[in-house]
Amino acid sequence: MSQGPIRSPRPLTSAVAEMSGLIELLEVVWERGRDTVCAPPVSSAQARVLFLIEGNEEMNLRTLGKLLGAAPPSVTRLCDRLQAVGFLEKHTRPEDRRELRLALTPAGRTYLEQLRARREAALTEAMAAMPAASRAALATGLADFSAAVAAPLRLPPQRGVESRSA
Amino acid sequence: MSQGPIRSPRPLTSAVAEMSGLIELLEVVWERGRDTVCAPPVSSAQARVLFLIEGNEEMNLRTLGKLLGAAPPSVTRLCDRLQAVGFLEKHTRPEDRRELRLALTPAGRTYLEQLRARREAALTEAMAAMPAASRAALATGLADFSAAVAAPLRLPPQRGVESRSA
DNA sequence: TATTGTTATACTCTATAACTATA
DNA sequence: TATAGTTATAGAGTATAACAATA
Repeated sequence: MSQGPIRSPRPLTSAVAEMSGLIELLEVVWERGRDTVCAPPVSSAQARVLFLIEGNEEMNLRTLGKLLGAAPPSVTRLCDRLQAVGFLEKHTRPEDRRELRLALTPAGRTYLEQLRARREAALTEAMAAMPAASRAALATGLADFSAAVAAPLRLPPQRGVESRSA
Repeated sequence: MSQGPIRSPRPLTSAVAEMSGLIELLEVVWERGRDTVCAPPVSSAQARVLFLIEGNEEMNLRTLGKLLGAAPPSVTRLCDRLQAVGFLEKHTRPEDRRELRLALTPAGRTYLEQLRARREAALTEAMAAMPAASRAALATGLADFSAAVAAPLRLPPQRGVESRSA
């Protein structure tokens, strides 16, 4: 019965079924590969924070919490630890001394660059097995998918998924 | 200010860049949407277990641990909780009474079905905004990508990592 | 009083080390 | 002794509730 590890069962729009299957696959595989691809000293929760701050610098903790879908105490702790490893700075905002402005440090940016480089290397290797036509189809399809998904799931409010939004 | 939430920076094979960007997007967005799309009583770690057991029934804990990339005590606890909510059964194996055989219960299977239905509904909605041609391209590209990634990152080999134990 | 962020506490997930039961 | 699984303990993530500082 167990035909495969991750299955893609009922017929649906095939794009939906394939994407659903991919998500399950990534869900299982990604955490496992964290040592290789994500690498300490940053946990996956902390990586989410870095990604969001990179895209929305000068946020306060509350805004970050909304983007993460996380409660305030969680955000405080996550940022404490990122600050402790030197990837994040918190500055009190002069106009309203209750708020903090969050910003990546140069070390934080470097970490993200290296993280992406590792991931892209892993993906490049994985994709080497794909027919070139499939890779091209994938690129086209994903660009539109990412644009579509970033909006309804409303990532960061203002500037959508960014440059490639068009 | 920063251009966007999740970015896709350096030029690379566009399929790689797009997939990398998608993964970041999912990484940030997915956890946030867990209430909606994943829904308690199952955490994402527990969901990983359900996916793997579905695809490799009758595994023992140690094999599951390898597939998860998790240490034995973690696996014990995860399975304890899944058993407690009635999604998983553990049977002592007669031939070797040290081992356990893991199996989904009907409730566990039902949960997975519902989980997939919710996800697919969310994806269907998101994809409604995509041009039909892009959806078709996506389906083609993803099918080959999933096949390519499942092998090198070696999810469960075919039948199960354990059967050919040695 | 309302808002921002923190501390107190509890539960889950993860890991290492030490232990039990079986082989 | 070697293997499968568990228990003990500690660190990180998350949540709710109670609190501090600022507005």
